[in-house]
Amino acid sequence: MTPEQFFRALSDTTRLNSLLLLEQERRLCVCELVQALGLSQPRISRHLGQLRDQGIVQDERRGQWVHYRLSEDLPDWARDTLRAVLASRDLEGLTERLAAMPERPSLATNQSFQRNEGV
Amino acid sequence: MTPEQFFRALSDTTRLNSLLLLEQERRLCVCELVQALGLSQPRISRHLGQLRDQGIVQDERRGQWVHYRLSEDLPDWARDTLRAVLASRDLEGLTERLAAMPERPSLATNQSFQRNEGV
DNA sequence: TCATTATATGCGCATATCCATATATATTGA
DNA sequence: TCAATATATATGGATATGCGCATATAATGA
Repeated sequence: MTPEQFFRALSDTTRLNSLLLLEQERRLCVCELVQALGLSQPRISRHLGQLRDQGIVQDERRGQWVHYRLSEDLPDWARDTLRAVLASRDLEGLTERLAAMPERPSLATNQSFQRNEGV
Repeated sequence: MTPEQFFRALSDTTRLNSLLLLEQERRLCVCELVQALGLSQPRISRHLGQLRDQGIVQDERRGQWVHYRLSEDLPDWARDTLRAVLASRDLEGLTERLAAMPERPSLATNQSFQRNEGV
């Protein structure tokens, strides 16, 4: 992954916010990002697909959910860049909408997301 | 200047290399960047104009030359990003072509670039 | 004023990017 | 197998981007 590719990824608000949220929350599924960013599911999915194809994020299916996280082998300059932006950007609103979700697939343990029907 | 704007600027090789060279050399005129990058003058000029309009670089005319440098009020995260990339990117070739220039307007003192005809 | 050098801009074209909408695929539980 | 939920993809259209080429503008020195 070249710096040019990485920076192009960061030049779109949907992708940048997604990456910052992943940096902050460690991992999120698609529906959590849809909720936090308030954007359509295809739009989020497509951008995540781009980031995956470029090796910027990794995905992992867990049941019906697909969890995304920052790629483990992001070069240092890329990690540093995300950290620097996160430090100077206010994600309050996004984080609040995320916290408002009654069920958070990315937080569920193996047990808890088997017994969700009672809610 | 938003992070998105800044990263979009960095997503083009011509602009990224220009900014890295400016970070490294402190200041350069258009013809020096043309020489170092081996690209056409209109192409360089156009990209520098974009960077100027976005507040990423500043320009200053000195006689027939226009010198560019990184904007003094780049936010920290932007400066840090450029430093991080510069640290992990090899500008050898570009720097060599720059050093090969017989006259370097950006290095000239007020006296020396008045007596250039003898060369 | 004229030629030269340096820099900026106008223009047209090819391609990339992003989106909304509709639809396809995958997983789960009944 | 069927319905519901989660995710991915196909398609078409609007806009943005980057380029080469030609030309305009600015400064210098004679």
